[in-house]
Amino acid sequence: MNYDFRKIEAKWQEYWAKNKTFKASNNSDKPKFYALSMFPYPSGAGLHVGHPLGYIATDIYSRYKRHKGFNVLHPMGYDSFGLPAEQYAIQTGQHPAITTENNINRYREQLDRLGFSFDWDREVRTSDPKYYKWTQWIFIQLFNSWYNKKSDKAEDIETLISTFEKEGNANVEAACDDDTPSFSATDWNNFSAKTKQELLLKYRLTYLADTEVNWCPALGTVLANDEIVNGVSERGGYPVIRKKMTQWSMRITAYAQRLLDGLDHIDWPQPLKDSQTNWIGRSEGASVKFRVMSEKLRVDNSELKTQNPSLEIEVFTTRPDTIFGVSFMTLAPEHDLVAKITTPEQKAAVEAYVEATAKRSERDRMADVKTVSGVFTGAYAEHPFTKEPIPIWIGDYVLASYGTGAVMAVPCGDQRDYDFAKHYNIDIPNIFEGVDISEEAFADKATTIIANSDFLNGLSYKEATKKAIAELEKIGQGKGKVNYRLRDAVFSRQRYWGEPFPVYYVDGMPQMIDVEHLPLELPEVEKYLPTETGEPPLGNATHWAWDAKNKKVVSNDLVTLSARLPDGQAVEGSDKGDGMLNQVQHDGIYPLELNTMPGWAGSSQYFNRYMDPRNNEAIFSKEAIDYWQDVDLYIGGSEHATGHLLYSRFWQHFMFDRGYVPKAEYAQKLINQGMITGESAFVNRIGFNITFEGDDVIFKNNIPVTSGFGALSFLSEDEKQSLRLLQEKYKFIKKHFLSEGVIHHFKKSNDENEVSLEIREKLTNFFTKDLGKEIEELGLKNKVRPVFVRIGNKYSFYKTHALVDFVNLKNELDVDAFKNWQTEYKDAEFIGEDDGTFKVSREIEKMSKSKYNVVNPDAICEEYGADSLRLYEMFLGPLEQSKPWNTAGITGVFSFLKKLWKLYAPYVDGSLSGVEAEPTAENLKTLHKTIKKVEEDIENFSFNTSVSTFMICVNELTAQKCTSKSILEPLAVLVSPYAPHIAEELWERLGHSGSIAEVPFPKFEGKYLVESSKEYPISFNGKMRFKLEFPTDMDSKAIEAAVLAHEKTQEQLQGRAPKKVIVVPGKIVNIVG
RNA sequence: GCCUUGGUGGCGGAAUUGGUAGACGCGCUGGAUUCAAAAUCCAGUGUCUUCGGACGUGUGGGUUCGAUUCCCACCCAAGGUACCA
Repeated sequence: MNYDFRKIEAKWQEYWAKNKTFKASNNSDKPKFYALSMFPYPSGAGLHVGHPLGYIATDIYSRYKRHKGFNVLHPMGYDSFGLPAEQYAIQTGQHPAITTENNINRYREQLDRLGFSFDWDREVRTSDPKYYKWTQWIFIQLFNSWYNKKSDKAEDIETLISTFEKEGNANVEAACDDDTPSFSATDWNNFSAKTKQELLLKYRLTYLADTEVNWCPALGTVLANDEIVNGVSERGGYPVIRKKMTQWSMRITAYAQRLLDGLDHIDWPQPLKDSQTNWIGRSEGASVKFRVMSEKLRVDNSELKTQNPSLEIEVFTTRPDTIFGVSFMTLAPEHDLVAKITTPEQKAAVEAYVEATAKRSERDRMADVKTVSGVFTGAYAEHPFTKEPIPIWIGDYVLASYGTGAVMAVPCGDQRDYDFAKHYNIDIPNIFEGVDISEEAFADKATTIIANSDFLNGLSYKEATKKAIAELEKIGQGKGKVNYRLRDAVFSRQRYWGEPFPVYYVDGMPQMIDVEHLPLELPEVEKYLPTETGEPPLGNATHWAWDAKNKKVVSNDLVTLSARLPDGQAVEGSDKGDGMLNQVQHDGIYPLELNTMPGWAGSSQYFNRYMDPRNNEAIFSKEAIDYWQDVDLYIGGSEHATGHLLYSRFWQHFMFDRGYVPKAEYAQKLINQGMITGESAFVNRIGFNITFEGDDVIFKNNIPVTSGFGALSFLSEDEKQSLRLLQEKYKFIKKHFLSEGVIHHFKKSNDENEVSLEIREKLTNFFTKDLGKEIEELGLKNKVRPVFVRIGNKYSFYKTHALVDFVNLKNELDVDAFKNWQTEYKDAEFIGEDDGTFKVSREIEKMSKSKYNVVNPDAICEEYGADSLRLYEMFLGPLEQSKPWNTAGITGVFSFLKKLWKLYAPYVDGSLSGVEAEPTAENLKTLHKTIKKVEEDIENFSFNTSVSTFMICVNELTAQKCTSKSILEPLAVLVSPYAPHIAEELWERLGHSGSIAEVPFPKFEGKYLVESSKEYPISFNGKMRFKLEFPTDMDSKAIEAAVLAHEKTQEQLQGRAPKKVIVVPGKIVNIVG
């Protein structure tokens, strides 16, 4: 009986679903294990073979843990809010909810075919109101919390209010806005309700702030940094301006230190930890203020004279110990002060430099360390201690976005400052004892002894730093500071398809909707674009106002006059036109927030929601969170390193502080699965231009290399114009593709040679067909002849993606399929190989629909089955590494499964006659070797090697003709996490009823592996030359004697006396000589 | 530039604490079976070779009886990035 994977897989998938085999219970005597894969965004393209890689790994581990006696939670869901559905909605008008639903159904179908042990009863969707109710709930908790630096945790905002009432904010140490004023208890108690709200916003963990965004007026939307190219929008090339917008922010900076410290307690990949560490970017040092020397300022700068007699430049430095080495300052060209301090003489140069800098990208400025550039502003700052003037420069090596956007330059201690000073002939004072700085800067803190520095002389880096900070504090021009690169996270998005904020505005001040009225559901809108007045898409909703009395969403028309959104906008229908709306009548009805939450909102607590996903009373019950605690194993892509994985840790810390969860870190172990890359196929064109003989063509070695269009003087203007049109039409050889072998000739010979001449002839023949015909139609057949001209002095190649499905294993293209694929290729022509085939070139790229290199798992399941696909994905290589997909290789694991099936033949077809065979010592050795290796592999997440182990095991048992049930039964369990369908089927055929899922994992017994002899490799100077077999209990001395006495040894030594003999018992013998 | 990861046959990869380099699979070659193909089975398959053997894990050094593995310097590729003061 053959291995009918289609039947078997359908049968068991149905069985698992019907019997809820993988349903996890929230109470059990078994130890718990929570295995989680990052949930996907359900895109319209469906799953490709790269997606399930991590899911398969998590599934194998989950199934293994079930065999090991754990109560396993292995859920799956969808991160279903997101931009693609919204963009599709903008294009087609279809509601994103519908698109999303369709995509989810498709994903579910695909996932079901792969035989995962998900507990589907716990599925969550971030766009489901029942789910985002709790995302809104967390937002409210954050709003109602502040960060107390004394207790080093988040606390209820009420504790802050009561402190304010008693003693004002003088003794409060909190994470808050920089511009928070100080006030007494009396002040506080006399403040208006609105002022109180404004002040509290400066402390809340989520707060409204004016944030600069990239606003594109033409598109009416905010753009991400990577949507902007050279200052204009990537789409359409419209101008982009920096615009302040009132947006919600998350005070993640309050947690900077704890997020950093927490990394020491979790088993996450080091590169990921590094990337979070760098993102948080902690540096210790001092903030120092330098006064700008006013007498050097522009005399007619009235603003400075009147308002800013003591203009200051604040810098952050990690080396306050080197303060006496400062010989200039550098401001970022974008720095606010630049325009104010620049002297008239320097104005032109500075402005030109600022303009030039604006055109460079930050990446560009950052990567280019070789060119030194900058301009002197003409202004001077005053050294805080020596009172000496310090020239102020601007330079693009200083970035405005970090620290204060200004640097105190210490050329003797910093290489960049050093290079800058050398380049512009600025003084380089040496403040290090016994160090030569004539060639380069000296940046070694460990061996630093400060000199020429007044009160710092003779001190080490540490001592001097401490002392310098103390002195700066004394004169009020600086203080010790820990600087973080991490910024508070903007939490507002001007989009439709996201969580609505549970927020309405009374007189511009945000109010939270009470939890019992959640969820606040997304309103329906006519169109998903921003409004004409530039409001987010929710501004299109007609029913988007909050009736605070009746606690429901009502029509915008009812909004009171005094109700304002925070940036002063009134909601549509409020006081437009005559302004006669009746305020009294509509009292208590307020505009709702028009922004929605960002993509990471829904994914920041989903792992906890899975613990109790149907709970409508709480985000999860206490029992559920107390039982499951945290995620034991989390598998997902490394691209989420600083997005999802940092923000979710922040929320978890917050939830921990407020006592909702028992663990501050939610995932003990995390693994980044590597990407599966695709092998793209390219058809190639070569870049020729055409011109016409009689034209001023220059020939070089018989090949035309340049073209013009001036010498066809014998033609009329009309005829010339027609030829120009033809030239344009045939520009490059657009529809003429060259096989890889043909291209290869050109690539090999960028200079002229006979090969390319021959091919050129071929090309000409192609053209004369089409082009010749057109020339004939113009009546110019006898006047001109087309000539092909190389562009520039090298051949240029153009490649176009071809759908990989059209290419066979020998890289041969199905030309007809390609022609029918897209209309533009319909009449394309192909210059093939000598044997008539047409070959494509191949390149490894990220698997993506746009690169036409995706491989669909459905097709693989259809042809080889899910078990083959699962095994093959694991067999490809180490889980964490990226590796190319090659469908051809799957036959290896497929035939393994067939061999496995055959091994069980006596049980499968019931042909076993007589008494069942006892296992032989050989059988047992093979089995236990396999148990040991597979168990170790799973524990180490080395799934690729266990597939090899299975193959070896089946090869050996087949050779041994093993039919023993006591071997085949445990083998089925071993295989079951990897290839669950076939394992279930074999288990049943072995005579068991019920699922194999919870059968105990076989126990390894070392006694079956004990050997009586060992084949020793005998090496000479480390090179293995031959092998000799000795009993395992033979001692080193005896082995040495036996080896030396052996004739092969003598042969190797050729009469030399061995200098040394190393015998490692059980391992190796090495003879030196 | 910096950070991270990686570099082993034609390809994916294996080698667990420094101990037989290339397991396992693909591909390829030859053979069996077949009218033929697919499928299946058997044998071979790192390179060079004077058929004794020699060489071989990105390059160059080093440590060691012994290095894919440890150390130093460098080259290349991929991903990330913030010249972070």
